[in-house]
Amino acid sequence: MARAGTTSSVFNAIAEPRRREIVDMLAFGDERDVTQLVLKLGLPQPAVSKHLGVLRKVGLVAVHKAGQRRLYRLNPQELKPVHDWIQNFERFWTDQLASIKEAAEQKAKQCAAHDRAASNHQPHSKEQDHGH
Amino acid sequence: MARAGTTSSVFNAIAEPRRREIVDMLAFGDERDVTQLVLKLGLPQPAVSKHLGVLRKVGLVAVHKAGQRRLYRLNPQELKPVHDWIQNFERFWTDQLASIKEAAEQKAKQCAAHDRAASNHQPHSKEQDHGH
DNA sequence: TTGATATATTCCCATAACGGAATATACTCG
DNA sequence: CGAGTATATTCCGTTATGGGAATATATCAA
Repeated sequence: MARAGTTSSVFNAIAEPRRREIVDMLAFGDERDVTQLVLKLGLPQPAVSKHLGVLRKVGLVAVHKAGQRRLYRLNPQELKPVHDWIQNFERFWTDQLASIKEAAEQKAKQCAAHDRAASNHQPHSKEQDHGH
Repeated sequence: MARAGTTSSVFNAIAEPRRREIVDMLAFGDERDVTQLVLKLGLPQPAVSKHLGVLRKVGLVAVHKAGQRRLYRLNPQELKPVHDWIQNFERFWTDQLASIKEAAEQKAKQCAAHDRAASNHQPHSKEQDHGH
């Protein structure tokens, strides 16, 4: 089995930094035409059109014609699965208690490892917990 | 330029569903050895080890030896860039006003499209600028 | 119509993915 | 030591990428 295609999921689509830049540029709800994106990205126009094609296929952006321009707009709800997934880990950097607990558990493990490694040395009490 | 490597960023690393599953399995702070992950994922052991190698390279997981086992643990802080990025779009599904506004704008566009499609019926003035 | 502008599509190529299969390494036990 | 278990690494083949270059399509303008 080869690598999953960029259009196989939103996660794959946004793995590419240029495509995240495009998404960022549409984050204010503004519509932008391709030329504007080309100028901001500094990429050749065909490359930008191809990235937009990927974003279109996963539903992250929508287009509509306006004269000879194509106006792209963000479809933010398609980003929700990413949000929902990452949200499961938010506590690790949001919840003080959780992170303190994490750190404590980790320190406990490291100390255990140290003790084991240093058990042929002098078992000095290194338990100076600086707190916070 | 070819596709960016899976270890080029956390975004690329978590684009792969199996790797997200691994991350999920470590989300509770437990350490797991490779065999446990193999059993849960239903993948051959070498495949799992390779995925773990990717996660290691981007710093998403850390290992430490315990006898002949390798215990893997999550490094949640490495997920923060993803969280920070996606957070910029949270308002779209959190803020009621914003989503209502979005829906309204979209409906307006659809109506415009309808009007245009139906304009071969009655020659209506097509220059109805909705002023958005 | 002809020409110019805006965007998409196609072909090419170097790169690298992912899983399969086989093998290598590391540690434990007897 | 050798056998067995746990994990990592290497080689392979299929697949798809992303940009470059050239071209196709669509729309406007004169």
